[in-house]
Amino acid sequence: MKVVQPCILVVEDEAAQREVLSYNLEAEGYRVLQGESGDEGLLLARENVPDLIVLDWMLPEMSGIEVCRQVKSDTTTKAIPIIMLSARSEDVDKVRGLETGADDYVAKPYSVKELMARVKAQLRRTRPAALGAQLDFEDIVLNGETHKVTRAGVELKLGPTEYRLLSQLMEKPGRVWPREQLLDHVWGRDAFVDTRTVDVHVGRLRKALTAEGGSDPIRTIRGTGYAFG
Amino acid sequence: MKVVQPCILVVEDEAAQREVLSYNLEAEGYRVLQGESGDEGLLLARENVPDLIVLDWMLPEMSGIEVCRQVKSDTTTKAIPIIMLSARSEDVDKVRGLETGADDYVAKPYSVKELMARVKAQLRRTRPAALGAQLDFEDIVLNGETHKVTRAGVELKLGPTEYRLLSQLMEKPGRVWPREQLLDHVWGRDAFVDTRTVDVHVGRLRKALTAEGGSDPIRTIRGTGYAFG
DNA sequence: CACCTATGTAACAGTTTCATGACACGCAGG
DNA sequence: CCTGCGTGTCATGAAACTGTTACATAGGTG
Repeated sequence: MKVVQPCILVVEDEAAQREVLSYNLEAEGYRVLQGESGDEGLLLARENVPDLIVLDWMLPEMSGIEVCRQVKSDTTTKAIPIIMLSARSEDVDKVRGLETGADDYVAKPYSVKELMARVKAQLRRTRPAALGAQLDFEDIVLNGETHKVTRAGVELKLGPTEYRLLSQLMEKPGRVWPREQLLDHVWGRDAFVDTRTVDVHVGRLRKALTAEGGSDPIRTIRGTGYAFG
Repeated sequence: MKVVQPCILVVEDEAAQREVLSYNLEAEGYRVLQGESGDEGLLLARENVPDLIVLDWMLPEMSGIEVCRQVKSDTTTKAIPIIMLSARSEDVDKVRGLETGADDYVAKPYSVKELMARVKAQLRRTRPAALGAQLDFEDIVLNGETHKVTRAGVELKLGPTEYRLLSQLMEKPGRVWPREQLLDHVWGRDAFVDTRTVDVHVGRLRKALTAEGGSDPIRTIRGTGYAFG
């Protein structure tokens, strides 16, 4: 399966709960990773860098709070939004007070609908295009709903990979993306592809973006990767 | 089958009022969701993406105005029409002045007929086919009442599945529909059918649409699905 | 300037995805 | 029972896409 859809890591020790969560998230069209313990969760987070983590507060060995701290203190994972599940509603405030850095909190027992809504809310911040938003940069417009890309009003023809690549780049204009990270996000963590492939696709994307005129909006960061704008 | 009737979200804290509204809306053939508070309303809106929201201005915690703002600032829900109910008629102007982005305003006490009329008016803009109206795209006309499809005045022969598929595609021209979503909406969520079947029916639909001449209005989005227009 | 490395780019071959026609099955009407 | 229609699946060929490689260029360093 391709990497278009957001990837969510669920860390929860109770198998039943984990299954329910995963089932519902998959029904929403997300890719789901499951972790049974804090250790495993951390590992999966670092390994896969998912788009979001749903994290149970109560975990057998390492507490969810500790997992949260570690995720948030690691450069490669600190940007991942975390939604914490706390056992009782009165704990929500307590947990929130701990300044763990989690981005949202949901009290058990939670309504699945509510949790799904919050998941979507978080992703909307970080992966707008994946949820159908429109990205603009100067005269370049990427519409996540129609998958059309136009420049100065002219529709451009992009292959699937070029589209995903542009979408990724435009989500954070100006940000520098190392080749490795682009591979992770655009190709998927499990793809074993040469990093030079990124160059080739950036080249193709550049050609497509400038085919109808206009300057090249992609900067090359020598020795590192690329940036948009 | 899932002839998807329009779904309306009612956000109103007073149970009695909510019931009256729901009763009348259901009598009109709409599916109704009820929210008792601003919070719940927002969640329901984000989760279900209804076709319209009837929103009370005065809500206990989060005001209707705030709900409206949040709905309108959220990419996935911003397109949903909102009808605001304000307590007194002199407030209508005030609320309108606040530029909340609501699409219509009704003063309490309102006549049920009036509200129903306004609901229908809003839906006519966004869900024409479900109301039995007709969908137009260039020279293609789909009549929701007679279930007849014509192109350049010539009636086309479509099977039931092709009709539903076209109806779904035409309701949001330009929007990309992943195969999975088309299966959900056209075949029904519980249908167990191969995703490739979508291809075959799109092919049949294309053949029918171009049988009498004219260009193919369906775009193939490689690796994803299809879009109309 | 000479040299070395990183990047741009074109060409190519392999793979994936899609369009299409064939076919079998289930069902309703005759 | 036969017949016609609508549907889902499959096989096939065509077209699009992708990753790699090889070579040309540009950037940086001493």
